[in-house]
Amino acid sequence: MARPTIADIAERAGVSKGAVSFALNGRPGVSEETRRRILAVADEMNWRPHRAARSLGNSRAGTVGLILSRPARTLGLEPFFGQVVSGLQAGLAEDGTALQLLVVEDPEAEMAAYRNWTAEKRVDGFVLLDPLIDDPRFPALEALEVPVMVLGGPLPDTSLSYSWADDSEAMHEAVDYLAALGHRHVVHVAGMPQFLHTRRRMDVLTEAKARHELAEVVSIPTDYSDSEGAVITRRVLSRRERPTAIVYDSDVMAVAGLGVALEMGVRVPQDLSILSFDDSLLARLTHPALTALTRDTQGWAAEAARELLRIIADPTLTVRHQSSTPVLVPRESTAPPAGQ
Amino acid sequence: MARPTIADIAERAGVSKGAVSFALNGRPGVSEETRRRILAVADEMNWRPHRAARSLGNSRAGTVGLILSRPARTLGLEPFFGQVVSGLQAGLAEDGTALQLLVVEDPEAEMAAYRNWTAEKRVDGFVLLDPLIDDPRFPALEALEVPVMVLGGPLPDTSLSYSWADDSEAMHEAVDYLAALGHRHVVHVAGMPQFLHTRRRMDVLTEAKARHELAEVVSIPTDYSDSEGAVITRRVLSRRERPTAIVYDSDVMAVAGLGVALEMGVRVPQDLSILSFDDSLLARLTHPALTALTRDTQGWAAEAARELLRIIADPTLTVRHQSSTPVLVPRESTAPPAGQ
DNA sequence: TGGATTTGATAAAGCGGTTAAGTTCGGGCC
DNA sequence: GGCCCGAACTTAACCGCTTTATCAAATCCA
Repeated sequence: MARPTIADIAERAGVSKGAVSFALNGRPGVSEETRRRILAVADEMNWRPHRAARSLGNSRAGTVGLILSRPARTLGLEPFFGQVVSGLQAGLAEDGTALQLLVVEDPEAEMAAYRNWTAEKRVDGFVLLDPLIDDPRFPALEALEVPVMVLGGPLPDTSLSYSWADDSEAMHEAVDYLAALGHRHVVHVAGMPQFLHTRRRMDVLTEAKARHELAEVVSIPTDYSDSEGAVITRRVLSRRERPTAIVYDSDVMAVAGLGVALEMGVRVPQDLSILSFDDSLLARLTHPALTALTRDTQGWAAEAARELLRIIADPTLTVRHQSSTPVLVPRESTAPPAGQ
Repeated sequence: MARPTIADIAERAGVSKGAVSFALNGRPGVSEETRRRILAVADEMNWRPHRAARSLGNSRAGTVGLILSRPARTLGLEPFFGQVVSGLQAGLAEDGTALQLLVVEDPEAEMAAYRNWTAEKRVDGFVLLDPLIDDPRFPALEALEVPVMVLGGPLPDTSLSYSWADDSEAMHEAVDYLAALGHRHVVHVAGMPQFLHTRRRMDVLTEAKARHELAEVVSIPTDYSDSEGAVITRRVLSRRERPTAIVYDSDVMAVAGLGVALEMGVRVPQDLSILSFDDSLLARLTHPALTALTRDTQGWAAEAARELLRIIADPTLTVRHQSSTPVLVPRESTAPPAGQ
């Protein structure tokens, strides 16, 4: 038997298509008795609404888009993405809304995808990752007048909604901790400098130098790759006056850095403390296990997804949501510096 | 200005809606000159087809589904998923087809999702991962008469299409290599026993025992988690007669196992060789770097996606596609056993 | 009792495309 | 010149569901 349509149900129940639609969508216009009868028939025929037909009618796609312009291979590497995706999923699923994922090569393709998907009414809104300083995506999306939820922030000059975790506060915690252990020479192997959160973390570090009277504090931007993480680590560990602690902006780089330390005979944590700004299985699998700033990425994404659904329901809404601040989890990779 | 429709284009170009549709879809029925004029107008008005409208017309959703029933957190851990997702993406994108991803808690929910998405015409087909022995999904999907591409195989008793890599051959290569190095006591920390490929790998091992006259060969099934990988490793390394080599079915388990070895003072590769059946950044980041069976997961997934598109275009098709066999990449974690 | 409301349902018009079935018209053929 | 044919378009139905306008019957109120 072919897919049943509301026309089939209407015929079988002896009512009109309209009545069936009212009944199935729980809106007034049919008596309780008729509604029950229609629902029974629909259930019996195993009816499901046709997605496209419904979209065409009420102009809701029932889908939100997530477009990533990092190189495709990164997807498999950074545990972060998987967490975000499954979190969004969970948040959207409550509503029957689906997540559509696209991985593109460059920012231009990303922008084109926003335009196309919006024009095609393929999605009802977007989730944005990794906000940049002066992010060109923001004005473009504002112009498209499409619901958007940015994961990250706070964003000063935009009408877009965002959900952020307090990176600055977390970085404070990390630096305070290292300072308390007695570290005075700290290197920060940062992420991409155009990322807003990278900038924020770097700022905290600069400020911390004065506050804690540290001898040396440097932030070195990278592309997040394990290889750059390794190269930078090798470089700073080769200097005459080497740092006693390194903070990495991602677990992948932290693990790569740990490898370099081992390779160079630098003992962790005796000679060098390592702290990762990202937590994941990766950070726990190494030896020594990495001290890390941990957070509930999945929960964060789920919450953001729910907010996005609210915005889609009422596009006049602007949401500024703050999720919990990352928490420092001390493990085996940090200790007081040797001289202490 | 609101979204332009083909009716707007038709009016502006002074032709009928039908003519516009013909022109835009590159099908006969309009002269070259008219076609050009229509395309120019469409372009000028910045027209894009409405996704839902198109689907409703030609009954194609323009989307394929990937439903995973592993626990959500696994998504972020196994690099494999990211690779598969971006590979599928790439393969589908050529056609403008989107990938819809769903992460569910259990196999029941997975089956329900197949039924619902098919009934809602939400997708044109599905990609299946991790085929099981006597997989209940196969008959269910056959009954739904929906295009399916299974990543894995070969599958003996099904009409579904699949794309497989020769795991047996790869496992042969791994065992031959270890035997050639002089190992006689080999433990295989396997994946979930209900997975078809787990079974296949285990079979090869059993057979290899006789072929190479190995003293001991055991496969121990696990749930793929790092913790089980660690537990099993601890157990086998605690035995009176410990193995000189361990083959892990995933890189996550291999890394966890390596950790246990270090923790127990078992030197790798001097006292123990470690070989991972999965390759990824993870395997390369550790020290020593792990010898692994590597393959182009992304390419494999992309190829499978293309085949799925062919099946969607012609549902009578059944595809049996074989991708390249995983290749052994020797790194630092394997060596002849100490006694040699 | 009769007009005004309310209730429960129907019919029909979209939504934005695709497509089968016409309609015109110019040209080739006998 | 009449006939037929294919090319180039147009018309209109249709995909499955939503929604508005309409309507008949029941209910209410004075």
